[in-house]
Formats: sequence, structure tokens, C-alpha cells
Amino acid sequence: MTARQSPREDPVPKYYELRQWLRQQIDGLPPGTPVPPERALSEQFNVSRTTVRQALHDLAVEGRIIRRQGRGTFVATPKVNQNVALTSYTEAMKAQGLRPGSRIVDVAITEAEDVVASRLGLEKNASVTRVERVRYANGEPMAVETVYLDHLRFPGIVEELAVGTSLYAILEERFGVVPVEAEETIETVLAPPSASRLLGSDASTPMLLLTRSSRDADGRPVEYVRSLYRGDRFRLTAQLTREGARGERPAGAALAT
Amino acid sequence: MTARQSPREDPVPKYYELRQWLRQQIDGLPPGTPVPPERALSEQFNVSRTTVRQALHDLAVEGRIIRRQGRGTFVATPKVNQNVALTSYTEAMKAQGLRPGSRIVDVAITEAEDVVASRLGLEKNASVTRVERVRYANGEPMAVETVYLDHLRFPGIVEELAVGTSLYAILEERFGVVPVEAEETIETVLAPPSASRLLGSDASTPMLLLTRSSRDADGRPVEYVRSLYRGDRFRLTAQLTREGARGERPAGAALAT
DNA sequence: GCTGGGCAATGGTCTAGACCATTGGTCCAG
DNA sequence: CTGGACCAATGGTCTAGACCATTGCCCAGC
Repeated sequence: MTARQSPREDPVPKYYELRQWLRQQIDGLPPGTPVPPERALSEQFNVSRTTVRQALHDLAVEGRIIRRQGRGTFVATPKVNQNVALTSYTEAMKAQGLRPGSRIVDVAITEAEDVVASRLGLEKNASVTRVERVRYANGEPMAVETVYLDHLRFPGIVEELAVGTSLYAILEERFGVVPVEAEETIETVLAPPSASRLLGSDASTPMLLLTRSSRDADGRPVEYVRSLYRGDRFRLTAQLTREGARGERPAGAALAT
Repeated sequence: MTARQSPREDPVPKYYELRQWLRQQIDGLPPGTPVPPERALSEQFNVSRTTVRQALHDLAVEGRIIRRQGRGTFVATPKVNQNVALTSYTEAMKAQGLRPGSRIVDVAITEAEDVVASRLGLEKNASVTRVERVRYANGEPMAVETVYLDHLRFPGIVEELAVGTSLYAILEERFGVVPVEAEETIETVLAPPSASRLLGSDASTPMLLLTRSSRDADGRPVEYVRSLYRGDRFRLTAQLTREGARGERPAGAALAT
């Protein structure tokens, strides 16, 4: 398998060719179908194992295969959808026939890092409550979510969460606070090892980092949330309706709930 | 530099440590600052070049550095923001002090692939107009966008585009069609070599794939758009306001234009 | 002064291999 | 029957190196 000279004189790397071949083979196969091991592919195509690994890594990044040390490589299950508005993780999973779940893995009162302080309108090193949880679908970890709240404004969160109360129920029932608007950002990042371990993916796997800064009816910051979604397992969706003035593209929008 | 045993017995790969060290060194440096070459880092840290490459690749994926064959490695410029509603690429870039641009690189009448036909409500292999263009900010390629339209319903698009008319102006003025609602998806993919070449990144660089299927006031499909944004250069944003019923999270939304 | 060629420096692709960590199955002993 | 040890198979990390493609600089020739 040599780097091929295409009619346009652009060489195609071996690993890319192998990637495409493999993609062709696995598309349409049921999730869980075994993919040949690295060493077998290396022999079959007479390329080094490194070349095979590159191709497999890329397919894993795209969520087409799942690689498990000691076990092998398998066709992955399709990506699941998550509405950008994040109406409800639970509802979104249920709508796709998946069993949602979550587990709080860390709750702490800590000092706010710069970006957290900034987003919550606090002084540097102000005291914040940090809640970290893992989101599951059918028992499979899908996202790590970290919520930051002003500890002075919302005391006692930790204790309430310990008895299983929903965070937003706490905010509304105990503090009379409802988030009414938010800014969100979406970008690709790589998982730090801590999140990798929680999510069962490796440190070079791109994630979708979704951040949200929400405010209440008085315009005061309520929470700052960082959610790390597995890029190989998630697709975000949005429904838009036209509202605004003519533009280059459909302009303005209202998200359906 | 050995894989270190942390207090929790979790080994940290060398390449990850090097990645973090480099990240610490470059954070805050002005864009364009040279980063030491691979071979220098390999000597300095007494690790193989492959280990260095892995660390550098990861930093490039995250958009922290830019690697140029024959030239070297440099601190990258910060990610730019693109509103999810895609109100206007032009406006979004201008709002960030960037000079927007675009170039149509391919226009064709072609047969619809399955997904395109499905999205446009057409028969398999129906005739569609495909418009492919590259989006720039300050002359730097940022995204590749492919628009598909029903050729029977919207004939003559190719000729109109040849004289520089905006696609949406054509739809409205010639066909009386205005997209009023849309579904969008956002996910991470890897750039195919064709897009890599257009965007100046490599085939293992994650991209943000944003798809949009829009419909007119009669509910008929108007266009199907696939936009590949460089994951190392883009962050998507959304402004949400509360509309809906109580949920686990802020529910429903209206996007600002 | 300008242009083209040569060369060094750089990142990109690839080979070959060693060793490690994890997993699951099999076999044996209690 | 159950649990533990062993082993093969698998993916993960890493070394060492070769060769290629690209880039920019310097020098020589016109």
C-alpha cells in the first residue's frame, strides 16, 4: 500500500487509504461487530502497525469504532443527539430509547479560578460550590459535567445534593432562583486524563466542550457549567425558526422546547 | 521523562506530560511565537520524536499551536466565535474585528446522494445543485461549506452565482422562497483530504461539522447545508432565553439574532 | 539587482520492533 | 463448584531511525 499519486498529483497517505477502506467495510455493520486486530491488518495490508494504528485512531475519533485494550476493536453504536438548548439530558436520551442516568462524582466548596469567577461575577478566589457528575446512556458514560455556583449566594447545596435533590429544584425551591437566559459556547477540546478515565476514552480523543453561563430574571449570574461530551458519541442538534431581518442566511431563531 | 506513578496509581503518559508542559509555556504568548522544533524538544526532554509529535499534534488539535511543514511550529491565534444560528458569517467575523471573505470553489449539477435526497425530500439520484465554498477570516481559510438545492425547483442557480449574486438573494428574488425554519446538527468529524487541503490542516484534525436542513413557510425543504469548520479555530456560541416548562435545566430557548 | 539552484531546517509519513497494561479464557487445586 | 494463576491476544506507549516534502535563506551567475 503505497502513497498513491492521484490524477491531481496529490498523494494520499497510506493511513488515510486504510481508514477509508475500513470505513467502507464497517459502515452498516451492527454495533459490536469485531474489527480485525491491528496486527492482522498490518499483515493483511503489508503496512506497519503504526500506520494501522493511525487509521484506527481516526475512525475511533469519529465514533465509528471503539477500541478496547485487551479486548479488541469493534464497530461502535451510532452517535446520540443532544439538543443545544439542553432542554433535558434525561428527556433527550429517553426520546432516543436510551436509559439516562447520572452520578455525582465530586462535590466541593473551592476557590474560583479566574474564568469561573469571571463567569459568576465574583472576585478572584471567591468561594464557589463545584458539582461534578457523569452522565450515562444505557450505563455507558457519555459526558462529564461540572457546575459552579456562588457559595455565598447558594449555601447548603452540598447537603441538599447529598439527599438526592435535583440541583435546579434546590435553586428554585430554596432560593427562589430560576435561570432565564444563558450564553453557551461549543468547541472541540481534548479530554484531560481525569475525564478520559471517567468516560472511558483516551487523552487524544476530541470532546465537545459545551459551556453555559446562565442568569436569573434580575440578570445576575446563576451558574457556570462546563460539560464535556464525547465527540465520538455525541451530536448536538438545534431547531431554529425565523424571526429576524433578512441576512445572508436564515436569520434569528427560536429554539423549540 | 518516564510515565509517572501518581498518588492514585494512574500512570500519566510521557506525551501528555510534555503536552501540559508545552501548554504552560505557550499560554499567553503572542500568536506567531515560535515553538521549539520537534528534534530540539526530543533532545531536551530525552524522549523520542514520536512522543514529541504526539504532544504537538494534540496541542494543534486544540488550536493552541499551528504546525507548518518546512517552517516550524508557532503559537496559534485564539479561536473565533460563530453563532449557532449562523446569523451571518460575515457579521460574526466583523464583530470580532476580522475581515470576512468567501470563495466559491465548485458549482455543479449532480445526482443526490442518499442523505442529500432524503434531506431535500427528493428521490434517490435526483438532480441537485451543489455549491461549495471556502470561508475566510483575514484571508485564512476557516470553513468549507457545501449547499445542496433541488435543481428542478431552483433552476439557473449556477448562472446567477457566476455573476456574483448571493444565494439567498436569488432564492428570494427569483423564486420567492425564504427559509423560515431549520434543523441543525453539530458534531466532530475529521477532515477529508479535500477539505484539509482547502483549509490548510491535516487529515487527522477534528472539525466541527454543522449541518442544516431548512424549510420554507409551506414546510417544503429549501436547502441542505454541510459546513466544515476547523475545530482548532472555531467556537460556536448561542444565546438562549427561557420560554418553556420547568425541566432539569433551563428549558426552551430563543436565539438572539 | 534579480533570479535560480542548492542546502539546511522543519514537519510528515512510514518501518521495525520492544515492552507494558488489560482482558478473558482455560486449567488446576482446594 | 469456585477461585486463583497462567497465558495468549489485544490495544497502548515508546524508541530509533529512514526517507520524503516543504520552506526559506544564501550564494552564484547573468
